[in-house]
Amino acid sequence: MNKEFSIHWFRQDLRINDNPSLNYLSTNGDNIVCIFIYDEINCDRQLGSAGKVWLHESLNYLNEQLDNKLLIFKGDPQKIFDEIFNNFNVKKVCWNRCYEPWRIKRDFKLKSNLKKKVNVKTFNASLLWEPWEITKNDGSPYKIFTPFYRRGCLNYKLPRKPESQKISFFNHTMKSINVKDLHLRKQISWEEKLIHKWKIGESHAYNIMKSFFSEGIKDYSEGRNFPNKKNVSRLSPYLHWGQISANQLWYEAEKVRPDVSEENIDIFKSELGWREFFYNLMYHFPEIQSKNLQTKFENFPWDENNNYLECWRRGKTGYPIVDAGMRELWETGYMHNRLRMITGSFLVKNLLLHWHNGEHWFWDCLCDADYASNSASWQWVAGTGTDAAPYFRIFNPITQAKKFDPTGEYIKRFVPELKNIPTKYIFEPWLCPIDVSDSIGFKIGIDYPYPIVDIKQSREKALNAFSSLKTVNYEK
DNA sequence: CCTGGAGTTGTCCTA
DNA sequence: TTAGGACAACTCCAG
Repeated sequence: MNKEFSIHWFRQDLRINDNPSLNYLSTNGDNIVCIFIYDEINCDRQLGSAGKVWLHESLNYLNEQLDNKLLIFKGDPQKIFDEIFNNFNVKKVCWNRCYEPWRIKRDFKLKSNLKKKVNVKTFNASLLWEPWEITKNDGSPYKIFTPFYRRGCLNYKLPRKPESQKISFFNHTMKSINVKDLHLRKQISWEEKLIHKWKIGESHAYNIMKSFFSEGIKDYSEGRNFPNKKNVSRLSPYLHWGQISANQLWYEAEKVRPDVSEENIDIFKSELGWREFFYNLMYHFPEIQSKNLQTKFENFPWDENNNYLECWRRGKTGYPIVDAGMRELWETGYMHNRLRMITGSFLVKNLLLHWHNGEHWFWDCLCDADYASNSASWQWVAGTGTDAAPYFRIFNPITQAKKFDPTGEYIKRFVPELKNIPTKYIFEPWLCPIDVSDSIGFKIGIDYPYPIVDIKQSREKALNAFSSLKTVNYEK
């Protein structure tokens, strides 16, 4: 009756294929029982709204894959494991590692406690290289991407090859709560909208990967800059939740030669390298989410302006490309990378609002919200990171729009009130002559806002603020 | 320890 | 119209 089994603890590895922990248990012939624990107790930041929706759908999908054998728990993992050990005959507990500082702290303690009772094994399922493996020769962490990637990663051993096998799951008699009992969904229309934009689950991730490597990758290095083109993979949410692995993507990219140029392949792989870099930074600088990596920014004169912030969040800044990006985020739980830079730069440089505001909003709205990538990228945009853009690199939303959305189609897709404006004026609708706007029944200031800040003045203000910071730092 | 080259994604002005 | 340099100086990194 009380037959011995081993536990695979699902975390951010919500897949069956290329799952090292599952493969290990399966190869050993263990009776495998899968659990998921929703831990709101030990984390330093609750999941964002979009992340909760994604998780809810993913768990339902995963449970189906497992013939409804997935066990769902909520609470402190230590207590949950204690309870399981008291009632069942557990042989091993295995999981794939996570790297968020709060998780490292929790798991370190948990692992040593569990080890007193059972065998515990952990694996790397989500990174190409462990963050502690890639360091400079003197053992200290890299702070610049290029040497990190070229010398640190590419000269290190090859990433683990993806490996899949048929896994069978034990017919256990354990009881747990249901996915809906986690209350990840609030049943509001915003969530419905998100779900209709995505097919959530492991096999969908695989299909998207396949179609990306037969289409988008061909002009990836150029096309990825254009939000209206289909050259980016849009796999980031799946990658975050482990529905596809970085290793699968890495080696799939190797397979498309010679149909795809070396440059496209290399640039795609380097994007995976950026993800590694962010995890590496998070590992070595665990306060990356809250503290400026460059300490001189402690003195930076950020503005506080709730009106500006709300305009930015809702996509009502009066700059069409910025508003389109912010509304893409709200409508779809995703934002094209080019837009993440444009909207980020606008918040931090033109509105002079603290990058924490942007980091929080993105965390709440992005399906791919990732502790490492989100924090590190915001620090990059703000210029507070280790490998930051020069402070004078301030994106001009008009120039960027003309360059990367020349037909205005992306803008019109997400800012429908501008859909009848001639392309000539779509980037600066306040310049649209009266006779033109009258003829299409458009009223600037009513149908669409005037710009909330002047681009030239706000740029000057930012340049002054950033250079004053330099002086302050110098005098110290 | 010293040296020298380099640093994701830009903008603006000038010739 | 367009191409090139300035925008700061600093720190990082490897030889």
